[in-house]
Amino acid sequence: MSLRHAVLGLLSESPASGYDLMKLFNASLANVWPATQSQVYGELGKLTSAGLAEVSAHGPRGRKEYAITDEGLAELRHWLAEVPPSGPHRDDSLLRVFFLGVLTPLEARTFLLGRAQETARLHATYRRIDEEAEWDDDMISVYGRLALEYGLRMTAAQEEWARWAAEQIDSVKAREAGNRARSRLRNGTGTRNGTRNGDDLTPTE
Amino acid sequence: MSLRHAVLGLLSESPASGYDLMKLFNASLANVWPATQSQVYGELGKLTSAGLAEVSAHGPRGRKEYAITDEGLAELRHWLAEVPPSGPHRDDSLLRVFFLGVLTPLEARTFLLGRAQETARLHATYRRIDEEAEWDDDMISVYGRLALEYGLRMTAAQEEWARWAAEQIDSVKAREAGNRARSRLRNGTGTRNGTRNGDDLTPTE
DNA sequence: TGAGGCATGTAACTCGTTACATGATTGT
DNA sequence: ACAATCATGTAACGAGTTACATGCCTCA
Repeated sequence: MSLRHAVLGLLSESPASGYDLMKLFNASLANVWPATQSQVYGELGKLTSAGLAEVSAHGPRGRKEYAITDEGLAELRHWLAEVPPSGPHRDDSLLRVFFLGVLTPLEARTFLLGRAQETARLHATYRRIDEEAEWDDDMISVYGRLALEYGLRMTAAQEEWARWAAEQIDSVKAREAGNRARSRLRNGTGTRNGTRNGDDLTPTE
Repeated sequence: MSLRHAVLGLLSESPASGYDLMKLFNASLANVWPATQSQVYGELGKLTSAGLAEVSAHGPRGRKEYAITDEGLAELRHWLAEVPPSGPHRDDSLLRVFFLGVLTPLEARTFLLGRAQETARLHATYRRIDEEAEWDDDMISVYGRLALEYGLRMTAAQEEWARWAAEQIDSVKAREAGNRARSRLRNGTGTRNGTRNGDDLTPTE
């Protein structure tokens, strides 16, 4: 349940209304922990009931400004320092890779090159942000920079992987063409063996 | 809604019961698209109603073996080749990085080194799998290998990043110590400026 | 005076998690 | 006979998404 901690984290920087928080989510956490308006308002309510945040001011248009409480800050620190983060989960693109065998090699190759392009696009956007931002020495700048660098490195590695993977398909296509030719000489039928193997990729968590 | 496609993908390799599918999920997709038993049984029901899968055989203990239909295979191909994959979403560890400022630099550094260790552990597990598997030229081996290589590259990059990030904190700590010293000479008080900046990291999707 | 932005909330739905419940078969 | 494994399902809950509903300010 990390939406809670995302909200607490933002509130730890400064008090904010639900509306403000939505802007912050869209501006700074969109790629890391997206949230919808109804989630944010709901969470603010729960946070208040739990004593982790409180209404610190009332404004125009029914605006309610929330501030983190001492208890909330303690919870945030506890989460950061003592709760083990959960590993990576659910990668749509990678899931597809497992089943690329149902496509033709050409289609599979196209898919992978599409991935390469998409990650390259993302990488470029991150680089632009990096160049345009003025990085200070304050905490937000330091840690924001760290997160951005993570994005830069991951997108770079993903693009490289996707290009490499596309090449692998080419070389397998070539090898298979060879096998088919040799196979015809021996059997008269094409390659079609039912050997099962590999496929697993699990560190038994 | 990719659970559907994960199930279709597994069924495309061979018919299976819900029980079999659970084993496959745990064995080969645990790190990519985990699923629970109740989800799998539920999805098999929906898939059957939708005509994308069908019960192909009945066994002992009420076993029902499901097979993918032509329509299901078409849907799988369509998803693979034509539906654009959604970008990366919700990274617990990275979310924490944004808020590391509420911890002491030492605690933050400890967190990052912990991440480095954890990704290194995962990397080692993947490498072991890679070495122990016998990779053939069949589709499952080829694409399984691709996915594994992805895991290897990502964990490697993550570990490098985490170590780099930990170092950054050290160098900022040093710089800050300097600033504090200089600051004392000028003001008499410690550093405490409210400048907001950076923090954003969003390619306006 | 009207458009655009500020501001909060609810309802209905899907997806995912945990726990419970039950029973049949197989091998020792 | 009894333990392990095969095998299927349901219920309750929490998290996330989409759409709707409403109204107040401010500035041009």
